[in-house]
Amino acid sequence: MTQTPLTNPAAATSAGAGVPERPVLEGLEATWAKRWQDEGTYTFVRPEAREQVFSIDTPPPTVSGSLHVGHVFSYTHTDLIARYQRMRGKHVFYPMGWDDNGLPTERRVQNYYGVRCDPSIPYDPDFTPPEKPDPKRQVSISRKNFIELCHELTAVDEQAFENLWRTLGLSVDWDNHLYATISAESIRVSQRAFLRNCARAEAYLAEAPTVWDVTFQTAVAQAEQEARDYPGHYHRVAFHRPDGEPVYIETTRPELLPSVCALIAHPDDERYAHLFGTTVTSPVFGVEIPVVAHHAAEPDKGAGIAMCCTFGDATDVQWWRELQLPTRTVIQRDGRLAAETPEWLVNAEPYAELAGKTPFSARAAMVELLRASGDLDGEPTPTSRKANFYEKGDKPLEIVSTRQWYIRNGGRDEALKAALLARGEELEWVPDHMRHRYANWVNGLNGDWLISRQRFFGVPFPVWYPVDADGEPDHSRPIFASEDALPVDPSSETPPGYTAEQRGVPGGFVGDPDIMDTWATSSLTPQIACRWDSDPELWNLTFPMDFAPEAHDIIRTWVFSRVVRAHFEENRLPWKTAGISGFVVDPDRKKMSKSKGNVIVPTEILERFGSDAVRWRAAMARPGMDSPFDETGMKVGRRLAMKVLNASKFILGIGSGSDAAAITEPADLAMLAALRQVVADSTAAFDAFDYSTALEVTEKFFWQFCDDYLELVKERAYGAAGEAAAASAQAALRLALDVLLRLFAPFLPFVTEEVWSWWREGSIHRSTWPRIEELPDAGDPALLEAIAAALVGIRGAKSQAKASMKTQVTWADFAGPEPVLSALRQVESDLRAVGKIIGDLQWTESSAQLVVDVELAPAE
RNA sequence: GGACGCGUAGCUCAGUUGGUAGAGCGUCGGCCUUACAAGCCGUUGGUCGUCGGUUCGAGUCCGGCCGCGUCCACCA
Repeated sequence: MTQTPLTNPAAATSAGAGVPERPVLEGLEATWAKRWQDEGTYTFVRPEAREQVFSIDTPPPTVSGSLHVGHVFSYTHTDLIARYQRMRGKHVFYPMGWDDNGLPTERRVQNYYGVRCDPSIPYDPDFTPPEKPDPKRQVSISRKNFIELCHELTAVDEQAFENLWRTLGLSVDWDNHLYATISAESIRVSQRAFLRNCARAEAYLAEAPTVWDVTFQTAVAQAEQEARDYPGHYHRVAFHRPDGEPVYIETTRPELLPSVCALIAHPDDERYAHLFGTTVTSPVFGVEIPVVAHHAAEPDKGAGIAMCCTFGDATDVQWWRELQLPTRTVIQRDGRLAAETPEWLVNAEPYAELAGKTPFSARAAMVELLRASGDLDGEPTPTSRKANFYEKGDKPLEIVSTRQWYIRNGGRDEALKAALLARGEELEWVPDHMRHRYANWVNGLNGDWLISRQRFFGVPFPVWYPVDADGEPDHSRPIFASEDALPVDPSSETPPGYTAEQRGVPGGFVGDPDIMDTWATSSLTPQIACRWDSDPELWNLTFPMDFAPEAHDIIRTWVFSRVVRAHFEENRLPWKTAGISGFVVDPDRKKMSKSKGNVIVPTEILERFGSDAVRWRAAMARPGMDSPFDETGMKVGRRLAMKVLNASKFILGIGSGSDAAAITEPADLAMLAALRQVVADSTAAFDAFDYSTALEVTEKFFWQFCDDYLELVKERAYGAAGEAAAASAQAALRLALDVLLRLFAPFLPFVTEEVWSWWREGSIHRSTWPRIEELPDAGDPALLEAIAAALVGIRGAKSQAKASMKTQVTWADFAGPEPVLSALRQVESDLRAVGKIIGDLQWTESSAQLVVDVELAPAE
């Protein structure tokens, strides 16, 4: 292997543009984003050894959504780390991905074009979407047409996202390491990992009660559910013992009465002890059901005795499973009650009132039936309960029995759960306390990870099923695709050993109709980005990755799912460190959300304040900390960027002396010694992923550098104290600027690159991070403090006298401790220059802090 | 109900092993000082949520409360 240069050989920014008359921030983003693109500034060049690489598992944003300020902040946090590592000499592997598969994209396509997918319709090659989409009357189109529109729209969305990220200055390797979760490569990786999970029995197919969204008509995973307040009513309903004696239960879902299969109370509940082992009949339908005891019944809830239906909630599923109750499903996949009358109903006629209705209408009808039969005790009383919703849905989730693919995640296996919890402990978290969220989630899992979705735009399962002599698919004998045939689409391709004509016929086969949930693929972003199955050299250089940045809301989804997949496939963590960003919240500390209408559009913010300013503000939000949106912060960042521009212009315009050996003046050496400490502090902070502190120490120094040191040496630098003294100042200024620009470069990539181009070769972002060895250590940092105190004294006196700072001082007395005074005597001529002291100086030793007494010349 | 985090100046936040409270923004008062008026100088402002404990000494350590936030659980 040949020696690999650290910098991309193609990267050669032309220098010598010179210092402009009046530097401005406007336009820097466009200029430099283009230059970086043209010159491949951020191209990943493969080194020889893994240790030379810093690899980042960038979160692939959902392109069907919109980016908000929170994204801008958290992606900036990642870029700060990337730029720092690059300057430290690492070959930074910084890919970008687009999460474009799955339901979110389908939903956007449906709304954007006014269409819906109907797999039964044939492909229309000439289809064009309606000019004005009508959300009420969506046009039905074929699966293939639908998927074409998905690809069409995601391409547009992805370009907009890329433009925004380039404007923000993300140092991503766009040309070589951009991936999409729906690409053929991603599908191949996803299918391959799935097949291996199947081979090791980590994935399996099962028919089971499944949490189901009736709007999208698909199964939903635990991680995609959220509890919301949902208004309802308690209905007190009578069941009857054989002697006619009523047994009252309370329910919020009377429409499920046709599904009831048992009444259940706690074994210790004396109120119902005498009923255990007996039967009651259900109201209206007259079905005989048992009364049984189970510890999951809660005596203080409702009436203390519950009706178990298949299925009203997760407890029903538990009872049904553990007590081996019959399955009496009435809720269908579309959320409506079955049109046919269930055969187990003894009194069947009343069911006609419910057949085919939504739960909402069926509930009202059921209440009427109960009223008529006299089994409703009192009136329904309003209650607000929590119901689980699909996070993108607006109807409560139902539970229906369906056949689905699962990946084990420890939710039903204590040993696996313990192993995955141990992975969470093994991982380095920034900030550290975020590890609790991971553990909290894993400990709360109550089932395996459901990955199949009854949708269209996504990764198909590489699976077929044999069709038996009766024409029924045999799900117990899935036919798996071979790895070398991937990616595969079982709906158009044929399993090994079959011909296309055998599709769907007895003795033939059918393809698995489902797709994988998007998380089943994005759980493999390390495998996709590092090209697990196609580029062993890259894989070995980049995996396991160094850094996984994300916001804290996806610890339960993305972080966990990637740990699961890497645990199974590699028996190790997918990355060393997880860095968690907080949210940008609105000024009232509420989460921003579209529904609240408090979302800030990032393009406008970037336009108004400039990317460097927004990045500065983002960098002030420490890892894991939520940060309220405030324009003031952006203004402060912009001020800093302006200051860098102006101070640089000044320093570079003052002379060209840059001989480090010429730096001999005490003030110059003191300033550089202090800067040494800044370099050390900033570096240590960055190494701990604490970008905020890295910025803070640099910025604090920089402002003092501008306001005190620059003022102090200004006249000397111009030559007022002779050539040697001027050369010392000029060289110190240039050296300091050189270091400061590099310290700021990760935060303010545009303005630092602009200034760098005035006098340096190449891109600052390909230069090396400052080392303390670059700076002389002969100076005394305490001198800088003494100077600052002296300046406060002199300036304070002038300010108090409401005099201009250029007012001359005819006499000055410095009173303070001896070390301070002797320090100041070293820079007497600089002090005289900055203070316009023309008269006598007096030094008075005292034990107190420095006090400066001055006499001002009368105003002219 | 459980877990985690946070209560420090009007606002946003620092405060590393316990040793006299800090910054930025804001307020107020000044200054056209030839890099910058989108600048500069100065000034104001806090019984560190609360009660108790440990200690010579607590913003910092321990415990109890109160408030805020996030996630999870709670669907009869």
